[in-house]
Amino acid sequence: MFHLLEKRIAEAVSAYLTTRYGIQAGSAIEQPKDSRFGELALPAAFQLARQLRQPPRAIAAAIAEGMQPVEGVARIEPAGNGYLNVRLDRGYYGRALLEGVAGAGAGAEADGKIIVEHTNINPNKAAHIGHLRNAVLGDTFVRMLRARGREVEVQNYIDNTGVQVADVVVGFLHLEHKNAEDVRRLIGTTRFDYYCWDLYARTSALYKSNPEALAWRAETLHSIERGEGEAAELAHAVADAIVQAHLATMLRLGIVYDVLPRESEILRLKFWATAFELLKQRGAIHLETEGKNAGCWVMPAAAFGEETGTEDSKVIVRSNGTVTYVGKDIAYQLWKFGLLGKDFRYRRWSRYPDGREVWVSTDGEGDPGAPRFGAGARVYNVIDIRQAYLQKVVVAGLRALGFEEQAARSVHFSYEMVALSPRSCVELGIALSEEEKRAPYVLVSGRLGLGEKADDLIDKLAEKAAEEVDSRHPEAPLEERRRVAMQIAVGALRYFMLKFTRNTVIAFDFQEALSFEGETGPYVQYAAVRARNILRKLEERGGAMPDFARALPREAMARQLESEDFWQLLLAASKSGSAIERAIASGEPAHVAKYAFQLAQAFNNFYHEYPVLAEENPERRVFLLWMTDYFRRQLEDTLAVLGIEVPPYM
RNA sequence: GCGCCCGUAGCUCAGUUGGAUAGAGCGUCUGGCUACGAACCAGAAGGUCGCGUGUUCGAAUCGCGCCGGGCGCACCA
Repeated sequence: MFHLLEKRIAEAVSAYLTTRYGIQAGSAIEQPKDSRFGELALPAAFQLARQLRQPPRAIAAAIAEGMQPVEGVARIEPAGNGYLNVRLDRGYYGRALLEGVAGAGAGAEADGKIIVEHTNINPNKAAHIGHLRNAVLGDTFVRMLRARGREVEVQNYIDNTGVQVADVVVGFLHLEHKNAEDVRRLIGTTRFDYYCWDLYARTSALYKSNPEALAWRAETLHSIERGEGEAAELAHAVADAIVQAHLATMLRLGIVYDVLPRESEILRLKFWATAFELLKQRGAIHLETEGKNAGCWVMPAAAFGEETGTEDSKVIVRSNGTVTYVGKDIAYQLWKFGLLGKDFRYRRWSRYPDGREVWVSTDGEGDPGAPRFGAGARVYNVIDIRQAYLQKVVVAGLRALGFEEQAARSVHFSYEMVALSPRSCVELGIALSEEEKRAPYVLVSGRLGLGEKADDLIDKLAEKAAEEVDSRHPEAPLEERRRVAMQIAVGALRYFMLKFTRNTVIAFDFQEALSFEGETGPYVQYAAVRARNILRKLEERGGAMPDFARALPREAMARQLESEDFWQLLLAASKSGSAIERAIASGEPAHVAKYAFQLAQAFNNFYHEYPVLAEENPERRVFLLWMTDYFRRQLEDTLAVLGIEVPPYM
């Protein structure tokens, strides 16, 4: 509703400026910090002052004087040294909220399917907290887009033929002397992703102490690429099992996918071969004949040098004929926009508890019942910021092929890394140098097997939440308490990953991440639970929810909203749509998290100040109940966008 | 060396893309539980927005120059 009025006012003012001054001015609109300045403010007069050669204050006064009334607006008045302050019609506004005018989806634009690619973890070991940031950011962004009516497809790219998978295969073959049969048994009997976590670290250590072992890696990679031999069979088994583990981990956080495009199919279904031809034909790449890159197909630095500050061209095809990551990613990006003229074949990978299905690419027979994937109008790639250079090369590839528009709609949704606070390193038993102990954060390497696994963190959170729940509700059934604890754990974790803006390095700290007080997910969940409790108590005491539409006519609404307190609370609660749209535009899920927190703060304030059920004045009591119910809905909806559930009790 | 990012309260971070008196959480101190369960609320202390300079009605925000920190710049992904 707020979003709607914001637009309506901006348009009205803009139209007025055009008719009166003949000036096409897209008029900015903002929300004043101080509520005394009204609900909205326009700095339009400042922008016009120079052109009109008049003081801003005089222009503002003239606009306020001359404008026709706008529906839903009580008045527009000049203020300060040239602001136009807008005061909304409170009765109108309250009624509009009550009647549910302009609910969900009001912000939708018909801009076609949006593809969001996230998670993309190498399928060779357990997920860690860095991966969690990627998945939570991506999943939340998807929820934001869907909440505002956009069509979204979620892809999780699986690099099942890469070096990292090969390294684990080398570990099984040469360190543990296991065959495919042995590994299959391990998959069924162990925590396989954890097993591989350690094995990967051991293989990495082996390369360091015995560099000649790198030959095994090369051999394994070739076998995987040809799709033949024991190594290939092993790689397949490892990657599939790990993908399954990753999906299970992510499902604990409510994160799901539509489709898993795999690198093996990029190769076998000739996606790369097709892209390669296209790149050659359009002269985007050329064969280098001399220098250090002799024998390689390269993209010249002219295509991307200005943006990246590099002078070297980028190798796309190695001198041994194999393709680099960038090459494969260009093929993948082309497919995402429907520009490759090819499609994967698909089969069902698994079904989620709610019935939704995940599909996976296959080079075998495809399922004719598969949905249509790819061919998006806009693409977001959730990838950490260290890959900015490579992502720019990929986009430059699209541009070099003549796909300017698609290049402009391919967004690197980047985020900074998750490091560990020195204190957390100590807790994990990671040895630190004196210098590292004093640093604000320490980067740890998955290659060395260091860091915190995603599932371990979720378990720690759930355990701590369980203690809290047990102490508060010892009478509740155990199974239910565990479920509530998990909801709280997920709330804490998702909120923690979202409260930082994308380009802030997170110095992960257990004490902070395990906190359930202050600016945390559980704080917001608690507010929603409290709102529900009031309504539940009402029923327990034999009361029924009033018919608000009948009991709160516009005059009653206006009367109650004369209270500045109520008005500000309602206003804050009604801005979710506006907050989500802003967050989409700026690409910052953190803004939604902040909004949810502010909403919870506002409600907690209300909760303490106004005992709803004890209110004696009938009209006011109905109003307070309506406010409670409205807050409840807004809190629940906003939390849902963050992927956080509201527990039945806390 | 080149490119990108960051520097805001003791600590961890926001700051609606140039607006009105710079905000939260944690920590510290003070006060508040007969239940709409305190995973909460109220209050206090705490700031030269790294430094300098420019742009203009107006700068934490934009430009330039320093200082400090991080990350990239592979025939790895």
